[in-house]
Amino acid sequence: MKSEAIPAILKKYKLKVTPVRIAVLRVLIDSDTAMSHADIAQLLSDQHFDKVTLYRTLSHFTEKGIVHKVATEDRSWLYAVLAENNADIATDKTHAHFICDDCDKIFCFPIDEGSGQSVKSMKKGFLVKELEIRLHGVCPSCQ
Amino acid sequence: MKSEAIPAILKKYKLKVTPVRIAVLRVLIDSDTAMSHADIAQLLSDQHFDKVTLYRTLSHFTEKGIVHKVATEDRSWLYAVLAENNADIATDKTHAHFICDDCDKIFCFPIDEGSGQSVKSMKKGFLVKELEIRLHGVCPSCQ
DNA sequence: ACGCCAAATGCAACTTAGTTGCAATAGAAA
DNA sequence: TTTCTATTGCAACTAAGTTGCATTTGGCGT
Ligand SMILES: [Mn+2]
Ligand SMILES: [Mn+2]
Ligand SMILES: [Zn+2]
Ligand SMILES: [Zn+2]
Repeated sequence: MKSEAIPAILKKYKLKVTPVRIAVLRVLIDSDTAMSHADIAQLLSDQHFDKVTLYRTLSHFTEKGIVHKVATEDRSWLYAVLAENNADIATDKTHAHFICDDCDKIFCFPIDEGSGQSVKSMKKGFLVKELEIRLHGVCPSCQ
Repeated sequence: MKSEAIPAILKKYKLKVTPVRIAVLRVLIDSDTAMSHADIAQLLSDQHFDKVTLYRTLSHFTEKGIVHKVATEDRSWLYAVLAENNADIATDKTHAHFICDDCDKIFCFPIDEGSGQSVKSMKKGFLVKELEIRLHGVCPSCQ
């Protein structure tokens, strides 16, 4: 992704263009997996952004729909950009998360519309609005 | 469920029969939704069990497979008995979780074997071992 | 029934991801 | 350039869950 594209995304979502936002969004766009606050802080440690600023940046991105977050098994959050902000990563409103039980990385996958439908109409009286599929297993790098 | 059945379940899983274990397992079996540590502590507050003991009880139950736990959106765990320990609640290794966005309750549902299969074989190179489906929406009581 | 011992319990201190309040700073619109 | 509001940095805080350790107890062998 061209570096001038990142300020353009921030402007599109009515967010002020600041150094921390540019840096965090670039990191997320360049990653092929979902990332934690700690992952991002580690990668950007030379720029010594405050941890609270990073948390708030991730919250803003999530509220605006630039990224989405996934709860992990160890009580933390992972963040990944949504498809429209990175053509390389295929994500969508309804998609699957593959969780590698070896390296704990989480990958976002698209799923075809139909595959969720059978599940959605399963139980009478429950109004289903969104569907998330979680796959546990071993990722390619860990096999 | 008959009250003498609970010690029998504990014995079946090679756990010593203690007051806290009987109480916690009864609460979980009687519940129609998954419960948090705080939920359980609240219900058993008159018996003033230590909070660490409750945490360890839930860990033991999970390790033995009497219950399973589900990560919530707010960094906590919910616990629910597995099917074999309560015929009234239908759960299985592969099943769905319905999360009510109003009351935050989580319900366990069985899913038919087939519905997951299409998803499992989706991405080349990823070895899928387990499947969890999460449905977000509104439960019957909240509509 | 009695004694033994590993397992279970209670308590205090600790860990850690994430939050809150507030004063100082800096985008960006005018 | 000025102004105003959103953003940032820092310190203190919250809350779920964990760890260490001394005390107690369930269940087994006798
Ligand atoms: Mn995703
Ligand atoms: Mn379940
Ligand atoms: Zn892996
Ligand atoms: Zn509800």
